[in-house]
Amino acid sequence: MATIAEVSKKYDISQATLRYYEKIGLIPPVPRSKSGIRDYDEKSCGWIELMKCMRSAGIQIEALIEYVKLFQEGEHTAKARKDILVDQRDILEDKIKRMQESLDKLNYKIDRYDTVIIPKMEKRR
Amino acid sequence: MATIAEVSKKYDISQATLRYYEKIGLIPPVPRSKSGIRDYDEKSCGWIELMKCMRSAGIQIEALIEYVKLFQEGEHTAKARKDILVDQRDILEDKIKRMQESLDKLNYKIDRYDTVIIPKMEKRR
DNA sequence: TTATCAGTTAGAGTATACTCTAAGTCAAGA
DNA sequence: TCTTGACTTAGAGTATACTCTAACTGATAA
Repeated sequence: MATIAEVSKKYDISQATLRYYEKIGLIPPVPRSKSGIRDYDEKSCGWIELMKCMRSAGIQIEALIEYVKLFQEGEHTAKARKDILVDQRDILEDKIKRMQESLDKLNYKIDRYDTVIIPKMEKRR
Repeated sequence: MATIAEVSKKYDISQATLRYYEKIGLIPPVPRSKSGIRDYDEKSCGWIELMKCMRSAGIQIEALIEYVKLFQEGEHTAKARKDILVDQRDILEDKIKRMQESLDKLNYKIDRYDTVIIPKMEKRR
């Protein structure tokens, strides 16, 4: 049981973003005190942790919202939920592959600056 | 020497995006025919290829524009250019690491659907 | 010569994902 | 009681990266 301030600090996500995530359904509704103030429990924190991880990997909010929606509809949506995860896994694998290619290209270019371009420039002085 | 239509097709980048990239300086100015029509040469195509790769890895346009700007200022900017590449390489490495973590988490969850959640649900029928 | 078609521009519009603002509520300490 | 400070909401604003629109030009085929 934690306040929005505590959760915001713990996960380094702004309070505005935490409210936004709840509003759009990226996480299920957070329990509230009698006066309407958010009181995050274990489950809510688990969702936040998951979404922080997924979002930091660039997984689209849209797909994650669908996942949460299905989750709240109950057990019988398990297969559909798994399908979403598989789709996103494939997309992510692809992205990582492309990024690895760019990383290789960057490293190649950096090496050329070190071994060719900068030495040549220095010699000319 | 190629038209914008050919280059657009070759790299699967819309003509609008090619013009946009040139306008904001993500690629150096493309040679023009006497009537002002773009006539892409080897160099221009090389820049497009590079930027397609960098952008598909999510490298910020801002940093790439700075790189192109320095490149056009001449040889003496080599060190500054290399610094940009190194910064972006470090950012990219970090991103790949985070994405790999998310990928692992996704695969773990998918496995749980296959081995626990879905079988449990099927048994209950 | 006229229409068609690919090209040109500036600038407005869109999608995604926040981020901020204004106006208000509620509980606790001075 | 008053004020302070953390919380609430709806809705407007922002950043990034395109994407589209309108209006125009210039070369070529009928």
